[in-house]
Amino acid sequence: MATNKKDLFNQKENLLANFANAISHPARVAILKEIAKQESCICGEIVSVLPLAQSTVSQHLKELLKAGLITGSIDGAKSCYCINWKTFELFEKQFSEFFAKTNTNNPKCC
Amino acid sequence: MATNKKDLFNQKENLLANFANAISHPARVAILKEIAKQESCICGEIVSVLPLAQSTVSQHLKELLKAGLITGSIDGAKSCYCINWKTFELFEKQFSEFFAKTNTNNPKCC
DNA sequence: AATTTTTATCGTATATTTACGATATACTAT
DNA sequence: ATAGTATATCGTAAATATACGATAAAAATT
Repeated sequence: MATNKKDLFNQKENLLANFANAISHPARVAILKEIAKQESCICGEIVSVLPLAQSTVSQHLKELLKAGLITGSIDGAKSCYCINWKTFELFEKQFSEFFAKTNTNNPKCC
Repeated sequence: MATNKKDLFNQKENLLANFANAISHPARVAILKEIAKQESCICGEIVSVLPLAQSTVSQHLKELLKAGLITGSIDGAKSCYCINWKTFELFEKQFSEFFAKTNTNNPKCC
């Protein structure tokens, strides 16, 4: 009964929702923070900082990659992740563009 | 096995994740857009604009209320919803504060 | 008073997410 | 070559999210 209805919404709505979804879990916010702090980050460092199993962290990293918020590269046996600032700029732009233009601060009610 | 680990992250991370979660579905983005466009909005109007059942829209509205992104008031038999701009300002602040301060655009790798 | 309208909630089915351990694979060090 | 490290993926269990119809409750209309 719960079939996916996301296709029935327009592209802009889905784009914003997808970006938001990527940071909708504190673990992923924490991962981004850790990567941003160091400018780049080895997977193992992220795992050691988070209170989650290695496989779980790997799963979260995969989601951030899918959303384009980070990039990853193999460095020998290790994996290195960086923030993809380009995508973040797009995210922030979508976010502020969407809400700023209608913020009249003049509600009729509520 | 999948017990909730969200409490193990700090308050700021959870706050941002919760806001993001509220707009992580295109239906909720569409609802916010509709409310913002009219400055205020009767529930029935939102339902008639979205490709979802009334009960489903009501559920999404409840989530937006929970996150504090909208306010609601009863107007006779109808319900009126407005954007809670105060919360949105906080959301936007958390978002940009969090990422802007570390955006050096100078990645070591990737 | 009876009917209709409006909306929230309940019950429920299905889909997705989150989490972990186990394992596979590829690199590194001995 | 062998053993150890690092990490992605697989399988799976549990939790949460999404969607709908049915129903309840309150207001509006007839």
